[in-house]
Amino acid sequence: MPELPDVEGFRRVAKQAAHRQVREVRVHDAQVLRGVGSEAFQRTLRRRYLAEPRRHGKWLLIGTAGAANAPASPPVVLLHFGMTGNLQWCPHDAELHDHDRVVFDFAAGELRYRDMRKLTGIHLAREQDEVDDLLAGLGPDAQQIEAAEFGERLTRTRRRLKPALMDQSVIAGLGNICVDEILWRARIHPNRSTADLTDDDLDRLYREMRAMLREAVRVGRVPDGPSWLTGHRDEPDRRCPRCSTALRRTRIGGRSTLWCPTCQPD
DNA sequence: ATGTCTGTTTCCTA
DNA sequence: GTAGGAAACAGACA
Repeated sequence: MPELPDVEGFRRVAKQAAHRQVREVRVHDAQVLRGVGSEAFQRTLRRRYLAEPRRHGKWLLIGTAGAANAPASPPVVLLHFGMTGNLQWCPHDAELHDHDRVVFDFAAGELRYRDMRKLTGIHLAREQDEVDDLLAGLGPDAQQIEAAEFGERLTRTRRRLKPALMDQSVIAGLGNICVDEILWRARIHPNRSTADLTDDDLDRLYREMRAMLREAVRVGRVPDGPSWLTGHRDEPDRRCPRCSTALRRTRIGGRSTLWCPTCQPD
């Protein structure tokens, strides 16, 4: 699930905890902690205040601030949600979910990192350099990138369009669902070569990406209403919301891909 | 029961 | 360089 719009939704969840003091951190499954042990993670965060959460691509970054003798560069929590992760703001008496892996406890409530499959997890950066290292491989955020750079980065390498759009080092934030939606709206076949894209193709791609993200971010996920391709993904008789052609489902770049053979000619 | 599928990422080989 | 497969993981489904 979690692509840019979902993580943007999690960012709003995390805002509930901003400027609050961590009373304690409960680690129910240390496996999701990456590159840091339970003890160190808990010790580092206990009694610190969380900052306003930020997002880059599919990463959620939560800075911290200490009350006194704050280090010049305070620790930052970096969360990735893999395929099934999410963030919940719960009252203390809400029953613990089977997949609640880490719980941040505040006087006002709890922030819970919930994830069924533990494909990715939570990192702790002790200083800004470590944040930079973790995000070093990412391209510009899909919501921030400007048209010129979008075109330049996308066409920098010659490859199939869909895997290029999903490549986090090219642009950060788009996943399988977002990309299918963008390509369908821009009327471009997912298998087209980046090298063959016209300026007009690139212009449409950029504008449809922006429009799709704006709407999806508003609701905190890619909408699945009838006018969205996503809404028809799992229907038995999938038809294009625009032209009613039977949708095709194939595999591109190892990922399940939904597209309309009429709107998106090869 | 066994195999296949799934919104991610990374690592390996061709 | 890019493409393809496998792995990490857990569950649903045929």
